[in-house]
Amino acid sequence: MNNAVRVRMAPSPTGYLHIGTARTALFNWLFARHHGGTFILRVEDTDKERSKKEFEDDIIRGFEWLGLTYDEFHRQSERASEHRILLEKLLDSKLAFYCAHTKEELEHESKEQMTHKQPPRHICAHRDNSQNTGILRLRNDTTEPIIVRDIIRGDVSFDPQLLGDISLAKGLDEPLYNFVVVADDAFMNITHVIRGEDHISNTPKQILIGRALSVPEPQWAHIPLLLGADRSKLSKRHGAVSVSEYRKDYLPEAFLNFIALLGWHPHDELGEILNREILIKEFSLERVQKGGAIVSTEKLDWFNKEYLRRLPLETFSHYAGPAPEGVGETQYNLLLEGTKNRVTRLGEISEMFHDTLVQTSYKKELLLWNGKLEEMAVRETIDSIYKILFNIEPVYFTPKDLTSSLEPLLEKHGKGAVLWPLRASLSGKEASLGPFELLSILGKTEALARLEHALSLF
RNA sequence: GGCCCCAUCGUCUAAUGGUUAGGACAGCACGCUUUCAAUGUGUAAAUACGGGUUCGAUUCCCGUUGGGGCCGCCA
Repeated sequence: MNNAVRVRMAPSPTGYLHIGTARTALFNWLFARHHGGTFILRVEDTDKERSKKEFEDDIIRGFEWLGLTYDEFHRQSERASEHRILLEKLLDSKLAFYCAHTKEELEHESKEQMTHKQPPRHICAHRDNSQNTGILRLRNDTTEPIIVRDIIRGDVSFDPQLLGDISLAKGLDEPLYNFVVVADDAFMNITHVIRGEDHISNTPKQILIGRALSVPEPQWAHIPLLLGADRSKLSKRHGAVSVSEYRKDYLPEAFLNFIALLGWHPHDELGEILNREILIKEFSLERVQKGGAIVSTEKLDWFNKEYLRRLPLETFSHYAGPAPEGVGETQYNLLLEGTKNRVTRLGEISEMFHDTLVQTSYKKELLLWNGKLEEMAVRETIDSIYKILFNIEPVYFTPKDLTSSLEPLLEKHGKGAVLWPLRASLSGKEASLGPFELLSILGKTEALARLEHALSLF
């Protein structure tokens, strides 16, 4: 409907990219792409104490990983001179003033207000003094309710009297969040502010600042928060919260699909495996949920498995790394294939490689399939298998050779009675790749050695 | 404490006045199978509560309860 859509994601580089930030960024990105608009990444680095390059790098890397391409990149600190000019203008027009109350005085005041069941706020007594130290505040005389027209929530009304005189900056060169956001959103012609619900109570302040600055008000959309298992705002104590922690275990497209469906759903018929083209096509703020969503990795695991299965072997091999030493190309591809179809998280790949390639010790009972098989019969079966395999010519088995050679044995004893001991003696594990897969990967020498070891247990 | 928001299976959600309240993940059972995985079939599981409005409420209104967010010279 609107070609001039301009949205921004404005993270502060004071921590690693948070999953909630990534989700908000995704919604902004989807909204922009859906409308053919502009998506801006703006790093809010006005807090000089806490902002770190390391965190900015992590945020950028996270955006790249998720494929959230941005059309413009800004750092808030780069616009310091403009912020200063705006502040001076507000001062000149008497809309803003210096408040020289000390931190201690303010803290005391708000404590008093709380104990007297008053809303904590600061209406400054220094408004009309012409001092030039202290923090800059916006003179707030508004009495009419401020209506936040929110696309997701509808109209939300706030009493401006409860806000007090809004802090704008610590000094002309040290602007504060609420002020810079408004200044920069206006400067960048932001049309829609899509952000977390935790910002909704900042919004009336920003509307007031916007009015003082005489800038157009953007449209607001506050999306619900991501929650931990106990329904409180997702934080470190709930487990993995930074995107980088997810990167080692999940495919970006799986992760993207997962967070897209946290607080938003398209129509039912589409299913839930949705690539970014469909996401862009279907996305609308009107379908964003109002209630918060718990981040549960069970579903993410499922998404990952689904995307893993669809992955070309070639791509999967990038996650798996080069072939381990001594493993030929054909064998490696078999190993990749088997692993790809079985693994849930990327981190399990190396584990499965290790389990397959390295002979582990196990007890004889494993070969008996939990007592389902007779000890003597198993020994005999393994012995028969050994002899059959010994007589196969090639050093590396092919499925065809294996099938035809082992067929008589399978028919004679039954599949399970042969294949369980075979697989167990090859893997030494309750669960592993299939027996034929293992034989093909391990090759004749190693396979026979493992069978020999199994026989030695009896 | 003040202000604001929210409320459908365990979880993510669909259904915006009329459905046996649907799907997905997880769970359970069974089948297939070569273990696991995958797959097939089936199963259990929700409209927080109380009032209205209406012929009829998950849906609209009010209240209660519960949960959450914000209340910085952080963002």
